[in-house]
Amino acid sequence: MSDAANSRPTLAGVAARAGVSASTASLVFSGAGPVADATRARVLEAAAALGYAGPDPTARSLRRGRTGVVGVVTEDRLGDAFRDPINLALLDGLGEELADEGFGLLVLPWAPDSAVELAAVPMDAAILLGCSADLASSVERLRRRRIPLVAIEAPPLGDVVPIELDNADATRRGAELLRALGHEQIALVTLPLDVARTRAPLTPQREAASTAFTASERIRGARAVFPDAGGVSAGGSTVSEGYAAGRALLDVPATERPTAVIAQSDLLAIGVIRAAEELGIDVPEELSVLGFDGIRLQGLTAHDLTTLVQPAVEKGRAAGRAVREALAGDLPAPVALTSELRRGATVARSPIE
Amino acid sequence: MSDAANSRPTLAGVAARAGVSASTASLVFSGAGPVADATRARVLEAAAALGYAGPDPTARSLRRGRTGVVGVVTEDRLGDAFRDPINLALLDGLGEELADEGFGLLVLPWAPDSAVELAAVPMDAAILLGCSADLASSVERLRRRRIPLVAIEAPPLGDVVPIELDNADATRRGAELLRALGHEQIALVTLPLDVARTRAPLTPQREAASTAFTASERIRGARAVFPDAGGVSAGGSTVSEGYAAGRALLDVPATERPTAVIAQSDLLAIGVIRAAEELGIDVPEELSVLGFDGIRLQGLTAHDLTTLVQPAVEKGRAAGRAVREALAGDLPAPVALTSELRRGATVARSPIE
DNA sequence: TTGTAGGCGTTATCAC
DNA sequence: GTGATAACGCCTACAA
Repeated sequence: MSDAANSRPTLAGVAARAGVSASTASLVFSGAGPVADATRARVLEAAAALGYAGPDPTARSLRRGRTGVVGVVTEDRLGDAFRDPINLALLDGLGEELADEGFGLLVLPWAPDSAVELAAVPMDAAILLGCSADLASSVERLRRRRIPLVAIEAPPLGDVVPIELDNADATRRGAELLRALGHEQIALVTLPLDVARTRAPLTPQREAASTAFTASERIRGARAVFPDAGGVSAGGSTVSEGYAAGRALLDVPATERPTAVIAQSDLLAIGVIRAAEELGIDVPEELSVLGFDGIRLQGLTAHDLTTLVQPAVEKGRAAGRAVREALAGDLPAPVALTSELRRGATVARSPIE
Repeated sequence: MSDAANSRPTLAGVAARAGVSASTASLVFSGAGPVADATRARVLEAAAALGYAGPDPTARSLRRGRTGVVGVVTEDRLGDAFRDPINLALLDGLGEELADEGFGLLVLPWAPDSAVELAAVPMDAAILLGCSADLASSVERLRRRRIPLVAIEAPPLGDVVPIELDNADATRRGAELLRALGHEQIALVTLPLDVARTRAPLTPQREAASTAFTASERIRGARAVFPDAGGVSAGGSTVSEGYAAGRALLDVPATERPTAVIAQSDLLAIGVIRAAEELGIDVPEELSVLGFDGIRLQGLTAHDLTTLVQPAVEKGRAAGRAVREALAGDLPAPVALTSELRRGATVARSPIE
């Protein structure tokens, strides 16, 4: 116990103790290449004696050029990112394609003043999750790293594999249903329009300044049918934000009230419905409510929501697959997924003939 | 553009192009050490010309001995880990102490046949999150890596910083409340007892074989007051599992029915209440239900649950702090957190005099 | 089947 | 202020 007995044991140390070369010891641990049983035994014995836990992951990563880690960049705070059930479904998909295949998922909450420089994070690839335009400069630096980048529902970005959802078109189809049912007074309850997540009435200025791609797309789809629809942007995709938005929109004289609300998520829709109930407004007889996502929420007395069901798990799978393809040296094809209008029980003919 | 113009640019390449030594170029990017403005400019210019994105994170990690990544090991599937609101709160705490401080969180779902060898993952420290005894061998290998390990609600493990919760004692206090209210027929609805997550009646054998620390502790606390209490183990901490357990326990002749249920999570409790409602059993008049966690669930018509409120966010903060202390070279002190009984409206005097 | 040599890309240390 | 040198710990040709 003369030399460095207390510092972390290394492959070289193990090899020395076993009376073998480092390369041979390496073979024992990597399993790549033939090693005589006796030799292997000696090496393992030496490793055990030294308390060697196997090759250092960082050194191995450097040498192999792979870390086994895939980054998932989100603009939410850590906990909030997963409070939205749609992201949980997405995670399920990512899990199937990445975690189950041995990749670790590195969650990277990003904020404008974030402490993490994305380009300095050790990872083999990154998935951009609902990222606003604010991320642009960070993404630019990430791209220079030349690691595969996959963006879920993001504006087209050079050299980034897009996983798209038909946000505009799906919303348009939902809006058309409402129009077909005679609705003319429509209000939108949108996802946050910017990182500030301000809850406030929609204005042309605010919409124009929006950096949130998905929200803007869904607005665009709604406007294709109801060009003049007003509404409010919520401060998040939550029931309570939907409730607040609902109060703001519905707690007005009946004549000024919309006959239908297009909410940009199911959670928002549920909040709106709750606000309506509280105000004594019947859904769907007096107010139609359309959601988006098609989630089933833990413990939520399922209003049978009329909504646009998006393939959230598949979104995750597609992103995961794209990462693996890129890592395998292939060029992943862009993916475009579509949502489906599900007729629930929260939309009916307009009460105004 | 003669030499390796297409391979990834490196610090050496940048230095060469700028006519500086690699060490000087390094200083420009690390900011550690004085560099003449002119030199710095030349280096940055060369970097821009070459499309150099900054020092390679893996190489830097190897050299510095730090990756900036903290692993979070969970035994749930990826999405499921965050379906439990208690884990979301915990993530909030971790976010404050780690993500906000520049650490990336590497989520590592672990399963007995998992594709990831924990000891081979590049990370500076790991947090074990609700880990059963099944993890033992993996943890043992992790420990050999000599990286700081923090375990949240785990059985005592040598050399691992424990973040404990008073699971047994808190449950005992809840049970005592029930006893004080005259209850004698008690049923437990527990968290899963093993990785298989079998939903089944409790038996001494199954309890003895349990590898789930938190579940076992909470059972122990309940038994301290009601030594003979039976019950069922759920297949997860979800409303639907609670519902299923509730049906199993309550859909029996009234005389055989428990007058109170001790559920090991709020989600389970809510499920039980739902089952009771469906069976026409009034809560709390005919059935008292006690939960655990003290969560507020997105969109859930808050039954004002009587429950044990645990400091979940603080649990995350404590774990994050412990990691940072350990990484700073200090020896983090064990943390023991306590829960508080909140009298809601789901517990009342026993209907049986 | 085993050993030798070289390098993955960076940074710490110490001279100059 | 700047540069040479030496690791960090490992893996992979290739040679023996």
